[in-house]
Amino acid sequence: MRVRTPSELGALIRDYRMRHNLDQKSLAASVGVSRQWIVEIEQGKAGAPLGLVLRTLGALGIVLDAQQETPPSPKVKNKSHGVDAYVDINTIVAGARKKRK
Amino acid sequence: MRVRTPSELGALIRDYRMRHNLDQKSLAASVGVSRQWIVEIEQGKAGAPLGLVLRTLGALGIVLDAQQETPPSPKVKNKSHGVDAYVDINTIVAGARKKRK
DNA sequence: TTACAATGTCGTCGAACGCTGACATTTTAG
DNA sequence: CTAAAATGTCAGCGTTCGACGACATTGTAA
Repeated sequence: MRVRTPSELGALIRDYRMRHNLDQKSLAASVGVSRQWIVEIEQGKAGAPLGLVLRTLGALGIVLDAQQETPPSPKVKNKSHGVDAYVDINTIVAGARKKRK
Repeated sequence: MRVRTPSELGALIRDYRMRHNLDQKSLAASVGVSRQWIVEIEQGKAGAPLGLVLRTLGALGIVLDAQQETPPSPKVKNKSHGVDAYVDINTIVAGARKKRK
């Protein structure tokens, strides 16, 4: 499942929690948060700390994979001029210089 | 790339930001946060709010996909007794009853 | 029915957060 | 080399968060 918003992640967590036949109290205990926090996460709380979110996913056996979003269908292919959306000549030039440690 | 910890996500964001040849100030502006916040996110801040994190990923063209973690290689197959890690008899019984709206 | 479990909501409080502004350090441009 | 840009860090301040306890609602079990 693709995760773009806090609400989507909340639905994901709730779905997986129920698949494992866990109640909010048990999940909260294994994650190390309050039950109220589980309620709010499942409702899509945007302010939830990243660390707790990842621990919750881990407790449910969920892993996240990051990918490059598919480009918005390039209408024009490479020509002698024009700027590619993901590769810039300046990037090449800059990359030729000493890299930051 | 697999994302399991705030530090991994920070490295991911930094990597993508540099691929797009953006400085912290520009990224911060497009996400709608302060430059200091970008600094902290790239350093793996665990307390960063989920909503801002997702907006940052969106600004960089990164999408997240959630998957079920591969089971830890089941040593024993289904027998007449014993508990499967992902399917519990109680789940079946409970599921046979009326579902919560 | 009654009793219990699970869920959702509401205060309160201490802790952590993000922002602004400034400054030091590091890296790049000239 | 020097100057500018980019990055990392700090202190102060107002806001927001998570934990806790209590309570209402809903669904299940007896």
